[in-house]
Parts: sequence; C-alpha cells; structure tokens
Amino acid sequence: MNSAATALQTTDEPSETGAQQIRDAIRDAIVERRLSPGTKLSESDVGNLFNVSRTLARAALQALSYEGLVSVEKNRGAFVAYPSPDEARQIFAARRLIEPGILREAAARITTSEIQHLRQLLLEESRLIGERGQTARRAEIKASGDFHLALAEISGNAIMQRFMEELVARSSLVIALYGQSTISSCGHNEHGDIVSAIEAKKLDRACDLMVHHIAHIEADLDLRERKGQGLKEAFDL
Amino acid sequence: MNSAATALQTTDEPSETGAQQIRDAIRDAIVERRLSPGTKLSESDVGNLFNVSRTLARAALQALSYEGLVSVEKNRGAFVAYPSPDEARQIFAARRLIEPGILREAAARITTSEIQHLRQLLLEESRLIGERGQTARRAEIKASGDFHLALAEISGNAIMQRFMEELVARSSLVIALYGQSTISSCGHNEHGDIVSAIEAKKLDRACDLMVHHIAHIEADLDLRERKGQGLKEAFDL
DNA sequence: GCGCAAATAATCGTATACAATTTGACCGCA
DNA sequence: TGCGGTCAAATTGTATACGATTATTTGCGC
Repeated sequence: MNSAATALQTTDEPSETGAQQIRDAIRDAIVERRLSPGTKLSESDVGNLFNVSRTLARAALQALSYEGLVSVEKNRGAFVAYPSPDEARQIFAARRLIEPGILREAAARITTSEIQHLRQLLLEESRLIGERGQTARRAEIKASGDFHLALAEISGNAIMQRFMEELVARSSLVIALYGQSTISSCGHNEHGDIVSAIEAKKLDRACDLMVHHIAHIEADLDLRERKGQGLKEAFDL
Repeated sequence: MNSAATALQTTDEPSETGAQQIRDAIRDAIVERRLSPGTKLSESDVGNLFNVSRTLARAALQALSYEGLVSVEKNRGAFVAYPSPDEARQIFAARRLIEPGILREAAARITTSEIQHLRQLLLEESRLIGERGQTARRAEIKASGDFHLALAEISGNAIMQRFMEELVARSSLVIALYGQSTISSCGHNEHGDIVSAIEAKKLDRACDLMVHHIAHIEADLDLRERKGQGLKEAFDL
C-alpha cells in the first residue's frame, strides 16, 4: 500500500451509496493537496482503501478523469493529473473568460443575505490565514476556492457552476505544481474588494478586480516545463 | 428490442477500442435526433446493440451523463436527457456568456487558412439546407453546431472547446424539445455575417452578431413546461 | 560487470455472476 | 368495480473471474 493510501482515508464508513462517495473523497484529497500530482491511483488500491470492488473504484476514477483531475492512460493506470504549463495557461484563460460573466450574473440577482454569506466566507478565510498547521493550510486552500464557487452558485446557472467547480479544482492542482509563494492570497484582500464593489453596484470595477485577481494568481506561477519532475534536472541545478 | 435499438445501429463493427466508441455513437444519435429525449437506454439493450457486456454499456451511459446528454436515475435506469425549460434557459445563458469570449480569442489568433475552413463549413451548411430528406436534415443540424465548435477549436483553448461541445450538444436536445420552426437557421445567414465581421477585424460587431445569433435561436423556442410530456395537457388543449 | 532477452509479476480491459431494488401484474376482497 | 397486497419479472448495483497488455526482474551471454 503506497503513500496514496495513507493520504486518502478520511472517514471509516467505506461504502454508503456508491461510487460518488469515493469520487468525492478522492477529489477532496486532490484539491486539498493531500495527493500530489502524478501520484498513481491503481484501481485495486483505491478499491481496497474504500473496501469496494475494482468496479466502483474504476467508476470513480473514470468520473474524475472527466473533470480533468485524474488522467487515465490506457493499460497503464490512473494518475493524479499533472497539468502541463500549457494546460495551466488554458485553465486560467478560461477563468478570465468566464468569471467576469458569472460575476455580472451574480451581481444582478444577489440578495443582501447572500452578500452576508459571502462576507462570512471572507471572514473564515482570513481567520484560516492567521492560523498555522497543515489542516489550516488545507482549509485555507479550499476556502479561497469556495469564494469563487459561491459567486457561481449565486449566479443561478447550474451549468456555469459546474464548469467553475472543475476550473477551481484544476487550478488547485496547477498552483500545487507551479505556485511559488506559499499561497496565492498575498497581502491584499482581493476577494473582499470584489464583494465591496458588488455591494456598491460598481459592476465594471468588480469585473476589473476579478480579472486582475485571476491574473495575480497566475502571475505567482512559474510556468516552466519540468520534464522528469525531479529526474536529472533536480540535481545538476 | 425497442425503438431505441433501431435508431442506434449505425455501423456493424461492434467494439473496436472500448466504451468511447459506444459513447460517441450514442452521442451522435442524440445530437442528430435519432434518439428522442426521454427514450430509455437500458444497459442490457445498449450492450446487446453493440455486442458488448453491460459493463461497457454502463460506462458509456455514465460518460454521457457527465455531459448532460443522459440522465441516470438510481435503480431506475438511463434516459436520453429531457431538459426542463429552466435548464434550457441556463444552457443558452451559458452560451451567451461564453461564446463572445471564445470569439474574441479565436479572432485574435485566426489564420487565413482557418478563415477559409470556416467558409467551407458555411458552404456545406447552406448546401444541406437546400437538400431535402432525413439524412440531409440531420447533417444540417450537426453542421450548424460545427460552426460554433470550429470557432472554439480555433480559439486554441481545449477546455473551453470541451465546454462548448457539451453546450452545443445539449442545445440540440433543447431545440428538439422546444423548437418551433423546422430549424433555427431561419432565412439569414448569421454564421456568414459573423465570419465576415471577424475577417473585417470588427470584433465588437462580431460579438454583437454572435450574441444576437444565440438570442435568435433561443427566441425560436417555446419554453413552456410540458409536464407529463403529453400527459393531461396534451388532451384538454 | 553490462546489456539484452525471456519469463514473471502487476495492472488494466472486459465479461459474467449474483444480490438488491424497482415495476408491473395478478388476485382476493370490500 | 375499485382498491390493496403479494408475488414475479425485469433492471440496476456490485463483486468476482479471466484474458490482455505493460512493467519488472531474472538469467544468460558477452
């Protein structure tokens, strides 16, 4: 049983309704970076971990591959996705393209209670930034994505929401691979500024802030090809 | 063997590489409207049709459910998706949100040969409009979507391309359900106008045309709840 | 000691088998 | 005739089994 095994086990109830449980568990593990890009996820191992047959494990991995979080190679197995620099650029290009539109939709139909909910999320987020420890770090990662997802949910379009879920999750992978600073939320409270702009009905400004926010995250990346991921390049400096 | 069976069989080579073959075949059948929304796709039937086991049939149906073309209900089976009016609105809202951005990306990096390719598609499309017969009609449906997909491909963003593939396919389902006129391509050659605008480097105009084009398609729909799909409402007029 | 080939082990691809759930029918009864 | 319940058929959910492909290791010759 490899390192992936220890990283996964979260609760002890193995199979409740089906393969979705497993899919969600693995997805969380990937997004929270308990599973590193490139980690092998063999069907047998996954099945044993959750005490289900390979059939269900396979279904879960299959599902994750549709979301771009896992790449399955024919006759070789499934691996936590290892997005190329080009893929990373495409992910952020997609976010720059989509998120302003979502923001506009969301702003148009947002209620005061939803604004309050957003502020709640922001508070939680900054609280986590203050704390230290692995679990706090993981929660922070998730929280920073949850803000964008909350906006998508407010927009009321389930399809766009699903697209955003995929993009945010894959972004987490990209940051894990190419991120330089400890975490993207550097200094400024950009999420907070966006909420303020929404509240002030300054839509154009909110969109600007959003685009720049995404650009900032991307600017923190070092998008250079890492060939063997620690092969020879790791030693000859 | 029900009506779904006759609608599916397209080639006689049953299983070549795996479940993807089946998924693609069924997807084509749905998009080309050989399969009507609501049609039951039982795992055994699909498997028998393609001479594979239920395992592969199930995988294919599962995949299609991720694309929103098939809805699987626990312990009840898989059905060709029957999008609700609200879902339909969300699909077109998503397209209005996404396609202008794709158009801008595409216009920025389009080459002369790609423009030629687009014009080729347009020619093919108008040729099909002229012809008559079921097969021509089906080809026309596919062609009208292919224009939007070609644009997405030119944009160079594989992720957005995949999103568009899903949206176009689901649009086909919506039109099959709620469309009023024989087909959306009414009179005007809106696709052609968009290409011309791109060629003339009039980006804003091209985006405007695109948004209106999508609005026109949506305007041709009669988005009213058909509850039982022909239940009581079908009789008391 | 080193490289190459063949055997071995591990893993995936697909099919089949069995259990669980749902659906529809049949039958008795008010 | 209409209603409720029990049973049977059909279909899905999950597990297991077997064949195919790929990776690894062993062993041999050099």
